[in-house]
Amino acid sequence: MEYNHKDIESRIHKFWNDGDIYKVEIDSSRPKFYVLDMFPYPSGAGLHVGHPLGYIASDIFSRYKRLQGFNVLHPMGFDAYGLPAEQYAIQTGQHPEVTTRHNIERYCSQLNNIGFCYDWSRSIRTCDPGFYKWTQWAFLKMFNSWYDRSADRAKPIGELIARFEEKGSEGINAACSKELAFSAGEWRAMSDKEKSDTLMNYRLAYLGNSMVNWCPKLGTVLANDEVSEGVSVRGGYPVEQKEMWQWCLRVSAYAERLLRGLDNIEWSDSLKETQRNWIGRSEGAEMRFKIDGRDDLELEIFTTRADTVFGVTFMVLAPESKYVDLVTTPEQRAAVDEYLASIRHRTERERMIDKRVTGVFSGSYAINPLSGKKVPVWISDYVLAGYGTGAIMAVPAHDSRDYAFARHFDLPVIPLIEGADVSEQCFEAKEGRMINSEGPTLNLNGLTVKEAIAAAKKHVEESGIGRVKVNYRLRDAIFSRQRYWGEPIPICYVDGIPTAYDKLPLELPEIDKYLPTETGEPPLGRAKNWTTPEGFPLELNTMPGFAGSSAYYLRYMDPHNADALVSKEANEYWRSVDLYVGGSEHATGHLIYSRFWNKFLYDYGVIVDDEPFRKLINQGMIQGRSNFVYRIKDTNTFVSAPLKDNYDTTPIHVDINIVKNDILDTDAFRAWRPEFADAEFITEEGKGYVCGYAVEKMSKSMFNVVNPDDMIERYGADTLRLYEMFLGPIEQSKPWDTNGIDGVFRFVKKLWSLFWKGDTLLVDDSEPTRENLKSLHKLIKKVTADIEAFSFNTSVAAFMICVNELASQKCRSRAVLEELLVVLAPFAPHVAEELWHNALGKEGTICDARWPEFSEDYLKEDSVTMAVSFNGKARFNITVPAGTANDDVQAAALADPAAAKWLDGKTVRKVIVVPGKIVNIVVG
RNA sequence: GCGCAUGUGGCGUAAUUGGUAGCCGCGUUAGACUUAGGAUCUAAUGUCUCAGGACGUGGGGGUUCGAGUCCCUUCAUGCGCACCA
Repeated sequence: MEYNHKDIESRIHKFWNDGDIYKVEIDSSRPKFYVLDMFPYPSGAGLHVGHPLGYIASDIFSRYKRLQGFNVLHPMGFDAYGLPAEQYAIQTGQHPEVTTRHNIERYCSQLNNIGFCYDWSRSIRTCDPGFYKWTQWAFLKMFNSWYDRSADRAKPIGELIARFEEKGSEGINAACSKELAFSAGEWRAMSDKEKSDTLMNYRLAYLGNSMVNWCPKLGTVLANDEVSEGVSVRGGYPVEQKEMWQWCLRVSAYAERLLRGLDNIEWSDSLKETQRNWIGRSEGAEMRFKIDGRDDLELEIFTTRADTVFGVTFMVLAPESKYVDLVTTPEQRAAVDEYLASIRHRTERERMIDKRVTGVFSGSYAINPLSGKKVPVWISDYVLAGYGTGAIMAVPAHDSRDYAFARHFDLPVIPLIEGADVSEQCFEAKEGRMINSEGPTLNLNGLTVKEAIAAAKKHVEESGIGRVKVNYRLRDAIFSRQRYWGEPIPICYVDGIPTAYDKLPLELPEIDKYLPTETGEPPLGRAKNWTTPEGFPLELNTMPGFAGSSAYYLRYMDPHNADALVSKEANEYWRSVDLYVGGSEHATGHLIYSRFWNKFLYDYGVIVDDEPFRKLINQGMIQGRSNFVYRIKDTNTFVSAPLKDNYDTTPIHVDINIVKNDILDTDAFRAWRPEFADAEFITEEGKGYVCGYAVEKMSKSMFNVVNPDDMIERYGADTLRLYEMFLGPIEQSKPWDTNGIDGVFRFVKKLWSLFWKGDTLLVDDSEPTRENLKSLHKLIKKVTADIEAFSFNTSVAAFMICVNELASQKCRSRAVLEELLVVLAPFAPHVAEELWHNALGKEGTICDARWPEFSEDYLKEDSVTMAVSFNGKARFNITVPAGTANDDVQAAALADPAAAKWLDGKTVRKVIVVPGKIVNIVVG
């Protein structure tokens, strides 16, 4: 029998399917293991060879765990809502559901070709009403919740209402948009609308009026993680800041828990660091500064450097700050208005790029609460409205931005740290001793910066001029999108009051066109009868992309449950994801939202683990490797890469399918496109045309896309799987290069020929030799350790070595080959399964075999070879029987003839023997 | 600017975690075979070399009998955050 991957793979796929080999059920007699891939958005382009990298790794791990006796949950589904299908619908009128279904079918077939062990019966799609019912359900649960900071958990909004009824806002420590204070009487006197507005201030899913990222080109708002450098991540369209009423999730309430949770999960340091940055915790103090001559008005500011308060020489307000109007004096009104107008037309992007110092004096003065000094209040856009209180105390001596502002407007600079020279630049280091820091109630002089920060914070709190405060950069997530292809938000408006609509699922209605209405309402405004049965209008916005992906891992545990997101039983068995594999581009999006969503459900006891993903592996991106030809300008003559610098050339992308090892198939090139039909080539004497190459994103336009289907057609799925792993460490990004795949293909064929020579079966029941067992157990040891460490590239190398050794040993032993196949099965499941049946005559599937234990006995050496060095230089080897005592090793080394040369005329000072490793002889 | 990674042959990478740097594969070179292939096999392949060796893990310094690995410093690349007070 020849190795014929096509026959084998189609037969094995049928065998797996017919036998429901990968169906998983709760089985309390076995330990569980949950391996999850980040589910894909099914794009129209299909999978390229880079996409399955992480899937292959997780599949290997799943199969390995199963062989070890774990009950492994390894599902796959589709993140089906998204912009591309909707953009396509706008252009063609094709319903996004149709596009999405087609794309999913294509994805499924491509994934199945690779031979993953998914339990497809548990598959989910975020656009199925049976799935998004639970997305909507969670949203309503958030709508009906507030965050009690004292208990540090979410609680039903009903409890908050009951407390308002009883005592008003007194004693409530809640996460909220703004601090409110009212009595029980005031609460009771409120109208329904006023009560609704008040509660919005506390709900975890709330309608808020805030500055949002508005993308006019996409016609929707975007979350912070969907915007990068002032343009949309999808499409790269400009994004503006705009104040709009939007549904938001109070993610900020969970900032501290999201931060702390990172300490208990196995994620890479860089990813944790990215999340820590994104959450952006800073400890400081909020302080109030009185405005001179205005008893009714205080500025509240946030600072992390309370110790520098004696160096405040001015105050600055963000242009959007609510204080601006209040502090502007009549004399300054015109100047302030002019300034506000001048910055209003500047976009966020322009403000980021152009860091000109601008600002205007408000006319008012604030009084430093510690020194009593009067300082001017300015307005400038270098202060952000969205962070802290939108107002700062400026300490130019020790903050570079304040320093630049002070120099530009010629404001005083007071150094506060001994020896700091602030004549040319500010002094930002947090070291040294304080000077100039004495006021009527507090003296910081002589303290170190660290001591001063602590002392100042303590004083601020005790004297009542402010309080210690922790601020986070993490913003609440904007949760509405003015788009069609997303989950409807289950809210209706009863007399204008947003009210939960709890007949779920609230299904996405049909509309005639996937565009905003003529009156500028979102596409759902086109839906007929988009009201509750009672006639109340339903919300027109839909949910963002991250909604459906925030709890999908829970649904796989119990995907067909109509009564709950996940049953108690299923959740208590599967708990949370033990291994999650996916790209690091989700660090500040999906991976934050999921953790938030999970913690919220945890607060209500819906689930039992407070972190969704115990261990996370970020697979690297596989880039394309593009090839270029070099056309001499204004000709149809192409010059080989080594010679191109002698000519004035233009590089042109060339289809990598007509290039092999960077050598161009010139005939194929002429046939590729009509304009190249009469192309001429200049090459080095006697050599082919050499193409240049570059590592770029894999994309059609660069002609560098490699389709896994083509690879499987030519080499088989096992070779593709092995090769993707062989490419390098899983976390690293690397270019795809089809050239190397032949080596792996050769290995698979070599493996096959261990079992078959033509139609002759080579396997027999002979006793394994010691050599056979040593080769095998070396492999088992290596691969077991590698899989645990997620180091698959070195495993593939180990397979190659083992198969080479067994081949040269002419190993025929069934016992050895059987274990070899089991170890190989996670990597190359088709060929392993095939040989398991047809060469070894085994019943059932290799997936149910037992992972072999390795035995150190077989790995022991009879003798040990050690390197001997003199003063760490120049070496020779000595070989001694295993287990030789150190003194005997020394003696053997010193008696070796090669040692004589080095010892001649010198004395031995020291001999170092490390058992089994090396000997160094120090001579002098 | 702050933070996190990563620097090893022509290329992808490996190194039992401080013990003979370059495993495995690609590519290249030479040879064998031939049903002339995108096939298979064998051998060589870090650099220099006066053929004894010398030099080699981005650069410089240090610890050590011994450093790719640990420490200091510096350079380069990638990623994240960034007028966050």
